[in-house]
Amino acid sequence: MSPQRRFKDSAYEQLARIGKSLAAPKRVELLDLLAQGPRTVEALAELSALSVANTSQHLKVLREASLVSREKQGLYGVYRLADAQVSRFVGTLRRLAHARLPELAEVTHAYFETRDTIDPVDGPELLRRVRRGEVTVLDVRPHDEYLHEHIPGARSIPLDELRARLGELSECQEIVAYCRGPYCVMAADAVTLLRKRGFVAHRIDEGVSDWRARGWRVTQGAESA
Amino acid sequence: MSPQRRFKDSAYEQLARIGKSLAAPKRVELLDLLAQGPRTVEALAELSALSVANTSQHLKVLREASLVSREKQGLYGVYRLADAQVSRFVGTLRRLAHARLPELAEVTHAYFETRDTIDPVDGPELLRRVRRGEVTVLDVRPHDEYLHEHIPGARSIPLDELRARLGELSECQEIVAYCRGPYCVMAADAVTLLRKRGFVAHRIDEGVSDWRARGWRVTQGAESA
DNA sequence: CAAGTATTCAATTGATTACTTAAATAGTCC
DNA sequence: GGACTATTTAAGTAATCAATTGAATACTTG
Repeated sequence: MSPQRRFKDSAYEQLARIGKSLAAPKRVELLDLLAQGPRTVEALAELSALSVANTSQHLKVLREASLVSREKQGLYGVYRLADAQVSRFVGTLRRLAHARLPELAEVTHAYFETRDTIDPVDGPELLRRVRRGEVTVLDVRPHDEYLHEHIPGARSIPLDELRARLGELSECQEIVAYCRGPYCVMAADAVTLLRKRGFVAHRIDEGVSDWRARGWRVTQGAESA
Repeated sequence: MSPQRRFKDSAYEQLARIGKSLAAPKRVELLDLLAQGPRTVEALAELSALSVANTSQHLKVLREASLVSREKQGLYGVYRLADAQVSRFVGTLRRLAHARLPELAEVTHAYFETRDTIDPVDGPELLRRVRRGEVTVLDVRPHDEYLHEHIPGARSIPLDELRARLGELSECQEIVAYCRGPYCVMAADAVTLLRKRGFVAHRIDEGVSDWRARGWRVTQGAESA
């Protein structure tokens, strides 16, 4: 075998390491979850409906492909995406899949069809409308994910607190809800609830990492008044 | 199992179809080759050092993931990338792998180390220098790949004709050679040969699809004088 | 140091995968 | 129609993979 061939084989073998990481549906889901912020193994197992041991194994694969990193914090191992480039890459994968695989469009359409339609997001325009007081942007993810990173000016009301905290929302303002991304159903559930209670509510189907990937600013930590 | 869970599972299963396509090194190589232009199965088998039957099977996988399309031309089946988005995606994969996997950088460095260093490309600047007559951009790929798509103003001299056609090149001009991409060695071989003959020669390690992905213009067909 | 907890590891299972060889299709050209 | 060609399919094999189970590791807290 020629040295050239050997070189090519080893180069493409490296590329395929990343490919292999994305070859298992659950691993892609784990990457999507980690795009919301750092998580322990147990939390990831819970969120992805995997056993803890199995989650640990998938994370090992991702770690060996350098897509995630682990930080030992005492008893816990906290995993996070190795790099913002990784979440951008997963976004690229998702857009390619949506463009090329009609089945994916069908699946998402079938699930959300009866509930709402989503409009393409224009970030700067949305922020202007927030500043003018026309719109409330609502982050319905768990609060810690909001703290990790959120759309500027968004309010945090986790989905499971929404019913109890409806009073905090003004009925005069349109509400735009978002959650983890297009395969997360929390924002859609929120919109359903809000509409039932008389609000004008819409959904953004993109998550914070998509927002960031579009080059729009995100806020970390709490909202400074 | 909840309908939510079922939805997520089927959505991520679709994403993983693309992932699985990239899980075999040879399939990534095939995509890279197809980024140079349409190819028959036999040609791809030759270029990727696979058996014809095996190549056909890999192509079937890629076709089922909608990454490539096939057009039957009489006796031949001609494969091509389904979409420019696909080659952009492979480029993204490559950049991610280079950023995250030190092994890949090592492998490429080890192979090219003794031969040349590559400078980052500034397309517009390169084209200006071509227009001023300071530089010749040399496309050393097979002529049909040049015809499919090439860097504007580039001259086509396939690597295996280069030795015989050195007379066509002016010794007063710097030569910048390119080929299929960073894992293709033709440009490096060309530079080695040219330097031995007294030329000032450099290499671009990106291919035409990377050039296009950067938003720079490419030329299809022959160069119009 | 003992009990408890979060995570990883090891061994096993059944399923999938890449590749080979050989046969089957489907088209071309005399 | 028969020989030839390019490609696909089928069958078989060895290797790899995802998931399960149960044990092992490593850290914390009393």
